[in-house]
Amino acid sequence: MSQIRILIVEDEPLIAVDIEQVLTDINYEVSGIAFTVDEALHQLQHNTPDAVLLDINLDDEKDGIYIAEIIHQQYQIPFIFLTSHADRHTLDRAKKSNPAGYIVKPFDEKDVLAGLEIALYNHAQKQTQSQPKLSLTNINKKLRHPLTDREFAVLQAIYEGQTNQQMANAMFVSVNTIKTHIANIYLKLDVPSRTAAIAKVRSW
Amino acid sequence: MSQIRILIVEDEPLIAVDIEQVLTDINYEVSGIAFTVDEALHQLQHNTPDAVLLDINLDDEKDGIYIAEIIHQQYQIPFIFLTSHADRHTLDRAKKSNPAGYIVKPFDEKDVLAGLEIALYNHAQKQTQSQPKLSLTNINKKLRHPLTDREFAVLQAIYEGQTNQQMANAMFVSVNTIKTHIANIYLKLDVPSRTAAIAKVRSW
DNA sequence: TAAAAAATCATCCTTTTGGGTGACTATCGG
DNA sequence: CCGATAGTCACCCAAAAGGATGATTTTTTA
Repeated sequence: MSQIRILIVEDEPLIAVDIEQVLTDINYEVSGIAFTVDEALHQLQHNTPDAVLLDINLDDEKDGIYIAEIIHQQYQIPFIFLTSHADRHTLDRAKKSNPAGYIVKPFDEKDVLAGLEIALYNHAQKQTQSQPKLSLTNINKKLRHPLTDREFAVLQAIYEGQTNQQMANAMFVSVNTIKTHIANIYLKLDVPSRTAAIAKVRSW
Repeated sequence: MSQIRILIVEDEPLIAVDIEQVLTDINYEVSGIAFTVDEALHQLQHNTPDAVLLDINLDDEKDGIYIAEIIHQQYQIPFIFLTSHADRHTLDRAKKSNPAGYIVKPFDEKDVLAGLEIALYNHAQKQTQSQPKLSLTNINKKLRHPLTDREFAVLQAIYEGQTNQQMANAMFVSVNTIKTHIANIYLKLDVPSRTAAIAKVRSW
């Protein structure tokens, strides 16, 4: 497995080099160091890293959050903020840019390692849970009349896009049985269709 | 709006009181302090807080991650780890328990504030994004034949559980038009049904 | 062990979707 | 001005899904 390549965006050279040292020590590869917004954007485009460490308070008219927004919109890679004196307004903007994590300055080697690992892990989680599974307990928590195991299995299958016939085959029962389960699901969820059911439980 | 109530789980009294001071200073309410796992569980059940600050390295045979797992499974509240000397194995377990955030010790007032705010915000985001919106650009990034604006609007409506007739009414066109759009969507997404379309784009 | 709940299947009928095809109009870029 | 693209609509037919009702068999549980 090849190394994870990280871009550091930090206008203070001493800190930047410091971080670079830490990262290479613990076996990450630093794809580049950008001291300005423009350098960062250039690096992103021409030498795309796997993750970005991003100083919020760049000494530039466009700050780190500006870069964050671009990363969020155009690239699919996680970025972690390095924050020091984040005022409330800056913090608000930062939060909305969907960062994978934060590391609060002043930080030592351990902080960077922990923050980075955790952020990367979380991001990976988000990416790989391509089929976010439904949870029976979570769903039933919200229902007066809880779903039975069988009904839940059917709901799962609906959620995954299966037809009634496919479910019947997979579960070794007749389509009529599936339809009965579905009718009961609709009653309990108070919806009129499979798509409505999906929309309703999606966030549960 | 009432104060956010926070439970502190920390076996070192000096640190615990320290954190309590910080939190009350910045207008959070500390619902309680637990020095042991049992105390923590008791507090959770009988005086349920809105969030938990959780020391990973409790001096107990059951550590903070044990509590984290219970919180994750039984309560819907966010928890933030206070970590100091997290070894790799502990870190691995911690990551899997789905924390809302981390704060690395030694921390000062600013760290706690920033970590807590961010964690709570992220958690709130997760909870409230009941209808995660689809993104045309994200979807088109993955398609050979990109969706048109109109097709995307229809896909959105499908995603929200609408019927063809409802869409037609809402968009002031005939059901036939909607059906044409849907047929084209299926071609481009390479799916045979609305539920399959939903399942396919859900994670995009 | 008797009652309740869950799972199974059927039948009839209606509505919604999906597939295929053709056509008209508006817009935009060369 | 022409061709490509997008948006609109129609008609036909087939397949899938939904609504209502009743019934039988397991399984659970009080």
